[in-house]
Amino acid sequence: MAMDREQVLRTAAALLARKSTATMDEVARAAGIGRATLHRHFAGRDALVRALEAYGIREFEAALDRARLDEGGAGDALRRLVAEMENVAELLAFLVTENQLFEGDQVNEGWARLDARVSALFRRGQEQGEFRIDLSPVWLTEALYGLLGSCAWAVMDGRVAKNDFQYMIAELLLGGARRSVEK
Amino acid sequence: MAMDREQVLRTAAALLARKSTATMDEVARAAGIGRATLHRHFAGRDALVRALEAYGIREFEAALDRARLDEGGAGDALRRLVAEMENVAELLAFLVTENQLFEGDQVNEGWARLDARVSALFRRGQEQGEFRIDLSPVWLTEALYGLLGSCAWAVMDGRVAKNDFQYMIAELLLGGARRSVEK
DNA sequence: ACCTAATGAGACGTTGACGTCTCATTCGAT
DNA sequence: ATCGAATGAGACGTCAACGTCTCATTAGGT
Repeated sequence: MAMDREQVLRTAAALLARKSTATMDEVARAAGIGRATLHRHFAGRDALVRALEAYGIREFEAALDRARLDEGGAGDALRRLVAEMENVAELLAFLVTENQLFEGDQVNEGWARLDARVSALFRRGQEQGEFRIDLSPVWLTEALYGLLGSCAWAVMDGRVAKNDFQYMIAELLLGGARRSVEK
Repeated sequence: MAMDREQVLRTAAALLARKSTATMDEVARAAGIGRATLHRHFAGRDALVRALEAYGIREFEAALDRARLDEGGAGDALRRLVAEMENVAELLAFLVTENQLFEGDQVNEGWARLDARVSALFRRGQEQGEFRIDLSPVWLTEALYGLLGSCAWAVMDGRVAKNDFQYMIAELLLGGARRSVEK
């Protein structure tokens, strides 16, 4: 009888990632609960999206913690981050395209904190001579988000194997498509 | 008095790329025409989106033609492609997220043709030893789309300078973030 | 077994965008 | 200058999703 709020958020995230215009009724049925119950826990669609945002930020932050970006080489740290973010990628792809979250004056400050942590990793890689300096940390951060979203979508559509997720993103982001002169 | 259909499509693309849920009324006003006139030329919202899809495919195809992907090194061809696609990036970013276009049984076959042309470029690069072979052409194609969209967004938000658009995408996609062993 | 709180199903009114229509106005060709 | 076609503004009905409410049912603790 007790509604598992966490579980509802996860189901909603999975559904909305595929169909961002899904109805409250569809969200409720996907979660196996009634529409009334959904409304009892999330005042409305806005509240649901906000809750998903908070959930996504929380999960993203947890992934950052687990990846221990300060330890070891920046490249390896990035690989760990990609691995830890695989499960959040779909949700983040949805949230990023939900411009409703970024137009009001009530923009969740969590995003800035997350961006800063990711950017710091790229900056560290540059300062330690591991990453090139002609690509700004801000752009590398955006590129990481973009690749995570693209790959999540490609996996959902069956164009990329789920097992290749981490490798495809990390390798492309680190080494690019060009063959290295030296291995 | 004559409505410039092409111009309307361009304005609609620019608006919908930023706010994909924009109203028909907002689209009309952005284009400087009345809502009634908009409806006279596009039977409804679906028709408008379909017209945008056709327009995007047309522009994308023209960019592919201009880039002459068969000529010269694959890396240089990719650079030309990125350059030619800069103006279509926003529209494509919108179309790709418009899942309405890809769920019915009436999926425009143009996408497959475009994907094939881009994939062929990556495959050529691999066969000629210029690109690495552990990243599939399909994934590289998806990654290109993702980076184009991310960078277009970053430019709109002012996080990346418009002048850096081509360089950031082409360099990241070709060389990655890691410093090359040899220049 | 009882009691309380939560749930599911559904009815109901509201709202916003849609699509259609009318009519006066304006553009542009002749 | 004239005439026909296209436009803008707005009114109107429709419809889907929303948010609220009620009520019977069920779950779970005591």
